[in-house]
Formats: sequence, structure tokens, C-alpha cells
Amino acid sequence: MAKGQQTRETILQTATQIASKDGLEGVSIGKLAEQLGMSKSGIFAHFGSKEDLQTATLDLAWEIMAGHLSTANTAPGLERLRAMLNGWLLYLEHSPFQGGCVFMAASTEFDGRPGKVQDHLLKLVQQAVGILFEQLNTAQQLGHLHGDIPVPQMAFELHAFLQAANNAYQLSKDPQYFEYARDAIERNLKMWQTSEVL
Amino acid sequence: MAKGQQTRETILQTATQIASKDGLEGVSIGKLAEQLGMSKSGIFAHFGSKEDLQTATLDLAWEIMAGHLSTANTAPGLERLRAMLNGWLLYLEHSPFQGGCVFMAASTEFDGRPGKVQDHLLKLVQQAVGILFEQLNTAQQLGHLHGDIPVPQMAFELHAFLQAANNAYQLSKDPQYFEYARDAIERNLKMWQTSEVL
DNA sequence: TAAAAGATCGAACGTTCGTGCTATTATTTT
DNA sequence: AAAATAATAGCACGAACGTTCGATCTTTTA
Repeated sequence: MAKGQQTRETILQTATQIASKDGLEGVSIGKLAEQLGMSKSGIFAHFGSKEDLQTATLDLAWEIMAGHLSTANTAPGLERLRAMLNGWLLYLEHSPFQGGCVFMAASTEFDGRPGKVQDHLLKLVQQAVGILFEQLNTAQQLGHLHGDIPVPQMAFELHAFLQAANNAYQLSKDPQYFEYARDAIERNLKMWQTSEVL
Repeated sequence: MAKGQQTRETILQTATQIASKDGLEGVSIGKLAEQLGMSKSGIFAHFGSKEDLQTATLDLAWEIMAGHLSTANTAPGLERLRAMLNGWLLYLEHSPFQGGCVFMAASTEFDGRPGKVQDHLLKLVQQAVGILFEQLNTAQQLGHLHGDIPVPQMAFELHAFLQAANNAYQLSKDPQYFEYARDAIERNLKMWQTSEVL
């Protein structure tokens, strides 16, 4: 690998940590330079603009996160859905980012700032939720979930538990919230199987 | 009312709007000065530090929010609980703040920044969740909810739906998410009444 | 109405921000 | 090893940040 490419990745690794702790706007050229023992212009040359630095940071964060939602060696349907949700929870609880999920933080940070970064962020967030939709659809088609359940509704509820656990944990550092989330998710899955709820 | 006090409140009104749209850190003295046709030092003199400006902004935001959770003229128990949740949802959907709930935004913004502002924020957030706890406890004592339900678990789930609706709506501007939340909340309440879930 | 108190302004401070240039090194290619 | 290319440093810029201070203007009190 070319030298520059390697440096670029090192920069982005540091950037994801800063984004997790201080927000995506807190990823400043100066802070990166100091933290990496480089000059501001040396950092800057790799990206050309702060916006591009931010979107590149999101891309790396996405790769890292996606690696934790792996569903290898699981049967499609309910089992794979459970594996993914469990991976997601573990990713949030023992996060590779020191300040919690970059996407949940960036979502609230950028929901009022249209532009290139928001567009990129929205694409990645929808991609994450899309994976959840896929698993739910498959589980439904295989008969593991009741045939009449509205998948978007169920996705909303499961995603809500994940978000809430992440937020409450980051604010309080109390891991108990992940147990609440696990409980809520498991009960939710059971509910949508038998389902006289409809 | 003294002239200064009146100006101070005008400043804070503007500050809550900025906090909602750009975050609590986005509440800058210069922006306030420009937006209000005052000088920076004129603004600054009312608070003495940015931290105090931020905590005062949170205080006003709390007053505004608390006014929307009113449970007047409702019977204690399940009815009052429903009224409060409904008020909360309406507050999030037709928000007095242009950029969504100040507290949900500030929570993720400040979860990694210890200090005076975080302490103050935590106190107010716990106060909000505390109200939810109260209503749940009362409803349980009155027999409107099953006697064995773990109140913290239920509070987590209800709060999760509120948070998720706010976040998704702010990111997408699609009010559909509030319907998801209403649905989820109503089903949740029913579930904890009959409750073979335990 | 005069005096005291309060509110606001204007200018300046030291930092940090993103960004643009021009050198000067390192690295890769020939 | 020489030439071409890539990577980094150094310096400067304008703007925005929070903050301080002394002067001025406005309001309240006596």
C-alpha cells in the first residue's frame, strides 16, 4: 500500500474516535494534527475539505460497525435476525468507539444541517435500517413471524430499543440499560410470533 | 419587571431555538448578538460565562417542555399516564423548538463532556424520566397495571419509543414515525395490564 | 432633579477554526 | 542513481470563538 493511503487510514481511525466522543463537528484538523504529531496542512492535504474528511470518517465508521453485525453461520430467518440484533447490542455495549455509536450521535448532530455530510449520513443510516428490514422480511416469509405484521412498525420498535440503550448508557455509563434492551427485544420478538396483537 | 430581566428572557428564548437547531454548543454569543441586534458584550454581561448561558438555556427549555406534559383534569393512574404520554408526543411532533427536543439533542451532544453543563442536563433529564416513573408507580398501585411489572423496564421501553420518534422525525421530517410510536405505546400499555409476559 | 445603579456598547485580547499557498522532504518510478 | 511524483511542513489569511475592560447611555432610586 502506498504511504499516503496508509497515513490516510491512520488519520481516519483517529477521526472516528474523536467523532464518537466529541461529535462529527469536533473532528477538527488541528486536533487531528496534534494527536498524530503531524502538521495541519499535512492532514488537510489528504482530504481537501472538512466535509470530505467528515464523510470519509463516516465511511470508516460504517465499515467498523458493519463488521459487528455479521450473521455468518446462522440459518436465515429468526435465528439470523436474533444473531444480528445480538451483534448490534454487543457493538453498542463494548463499542469499538470510545464515545458510543458514531451514527446515533451524528444523526442528532446533523439533523438540522443539510448538506453533503447529512446526505451521506442519511444514506448510511438507511443502509443500517435496511439490513434490519431485510432480516424481518425474510423471517416473515419463512413463517418465523406472523404473516400480517407490519414490518416497518416492528423495525421501528426494535431500533428504538437499540437507540435508547445506547443513549442512556452513554449518558450514565450504567450497562443495565442493555439488559432492559435485551429484555424488550426478546419480548418483542415473541409477541410478533403468536400475535393476537393485530 | 426590570429591564435587564426582560432582555435576559428574550435572549434565552432565542437561545433555546438555536440550541434546538444547532445544538447547545451552537448557542454562541456572537450569533445571539447578531440575531438580537445587540453587542456581544451586552449579551455576555447577562450570564458571565458561556456555561451559565447554556445552563440557563436548559432551564428555560425545561419550563417550556414541562408545560406540555400537563396532566390537569385527569384521573390519577392509567388515564393520567396516557395523558402525559400523549402530551409528550404532541410536544415532540408540534414542537415549540424548531429543531426538535432540546434535551434529546443535548443528551447525545454532552454525554462525553463532563462539567457543569452535563451535571445540570442530567438533573433535568432525570427529572423528566422521574415524572414517567411516578405515573407508572401510581398506575400500578391503583391496580391499573399488573402488580409485578418492573417499572424501570417499562419506563425504558416507553421512553425509547419517544426518543426514537423524535430522532427519526428530525432526520427525515416524516411524521409517520409518531404513528409508529403511538401504536407501540398503546400496545405496550395493554401488554402490561394483562401480562402473562412475566 | 440629582445621584446611584444598571444595562449596553465598542474595541481589543488570545485561541482555534478551515483553507490556501510555497517549500521541502520522502517515496516511487524510470 | 536520476527524474518524477507524492507526501508533508511551514507560514499566513480571515473569520469566529469566549472573555475582559473602560466608556457611555438608560433606567431606577432618593
